[in-house]
Amino acid sequence: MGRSRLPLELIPKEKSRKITFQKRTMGLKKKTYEISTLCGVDACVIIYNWTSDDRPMEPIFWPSNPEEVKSIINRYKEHSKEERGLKTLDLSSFFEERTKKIQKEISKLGHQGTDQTKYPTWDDRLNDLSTDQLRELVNALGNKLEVIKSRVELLKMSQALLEGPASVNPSYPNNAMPSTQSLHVPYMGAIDSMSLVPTL
Amino acid sequence: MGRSRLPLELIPKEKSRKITFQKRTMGLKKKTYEISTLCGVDACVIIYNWTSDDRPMEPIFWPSNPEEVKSIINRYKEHSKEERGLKTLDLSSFFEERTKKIQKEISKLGHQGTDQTKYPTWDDRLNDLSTDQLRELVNALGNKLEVIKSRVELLKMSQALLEGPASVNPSYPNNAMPSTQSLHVPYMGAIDSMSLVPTL
DNA sequence: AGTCGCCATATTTGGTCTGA
DNA sequence: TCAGACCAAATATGGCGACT
Repeated sequence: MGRSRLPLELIPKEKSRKITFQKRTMGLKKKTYEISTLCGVDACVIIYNWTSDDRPMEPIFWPSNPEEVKSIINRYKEHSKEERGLKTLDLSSFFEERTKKIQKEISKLGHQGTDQTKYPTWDDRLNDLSTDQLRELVNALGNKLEVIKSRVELLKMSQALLEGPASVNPSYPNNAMPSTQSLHVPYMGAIDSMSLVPTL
Repeated sequence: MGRSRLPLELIPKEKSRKITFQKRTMGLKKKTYEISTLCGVDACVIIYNWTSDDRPMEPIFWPSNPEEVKSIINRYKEHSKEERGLKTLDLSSFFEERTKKIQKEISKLGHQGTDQTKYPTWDDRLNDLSTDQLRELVNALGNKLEVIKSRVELLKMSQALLEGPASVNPSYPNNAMPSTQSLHVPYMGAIDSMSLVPTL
């Protein structure tokens, strides 16, 4: 009885784990409250639990006012942003480099697509879209890619029909368009593999 | 001696406060670590201290990896955002309706793109991407669209060259591909107007 | 299943002491 | 002064049982 020594690993029994979670959640919130009042500092905790069927749940947090939490995490983000800028490579420059590479790929096609001003590599408006809007947009873009792909297929077919069995695109003799992989787009692999954007 | 009862208010003595802060910060981090491992949940703490001269200091946080912290606070933000949007229209049903519409549009093309199983309209993995990852992905998709567009241009040109001045695509006599607009993709207008995805 | 209390013990931590 | 180490009171919290 009393209390056995706790091994620091996932509590196996679902039930005990749940109870422990509740108790410790309370404790954690209390501690956070205490340090913030005793020491006059800003602090917050965020805890994510999972329902039994493994789907995400509402976050639990302190302070109870979401606005306060947001203000603190915003400060955190700002800070980490500054940090990163000092370090080696921040996101924007990462993008710049990546898109430069892409632009190069495009210019290899030898077309008008190389006009930098006409096709900006990044639009700040993207920063203002909500996460949901972004998801939606990704999905939409994926769908649009499908449509375009259909059209390319059509064109290839009719062209092949006219040209005979020769390769369709002189710029890409083996019919190997610059693939997603060659563009080095992070996370793109996942998207490709789920055939949202089937390879051309 | 021993320990006097602690009044839950700002500790007046600078020195004691500092000591207490250090001790309790350690405790808080430890507790956070414990709840996350014992219960298998994601959790983070962020604490902001102030230097003696009232200027902000580096945040103290757990997990020690800033990326993990970011991922958790991103999820937090997403959630609070969803909350707000939940009011009138359920998101998923909204998506369903939209993608259904798109599928209809695609099927109008009368091509192989209508294979539902081959081209899923929504992949749940999108739900797990952070906001930054989503932005990146949108940008990447936009760029990929450009590349593809270039290729379409190329094909159109070569085809037109072979066929003469006649319309390029028999399916679309006036050379009017289904535009973004006709797909009724929300926010797509903004993207188009910023010529990230110039009209075909 | 979920919640509450209880209680024995584990842990935390304010204050103090000690040694550079 | 500035860390640590130490100590004992104060807390936190596993496990259990009763109740719902």
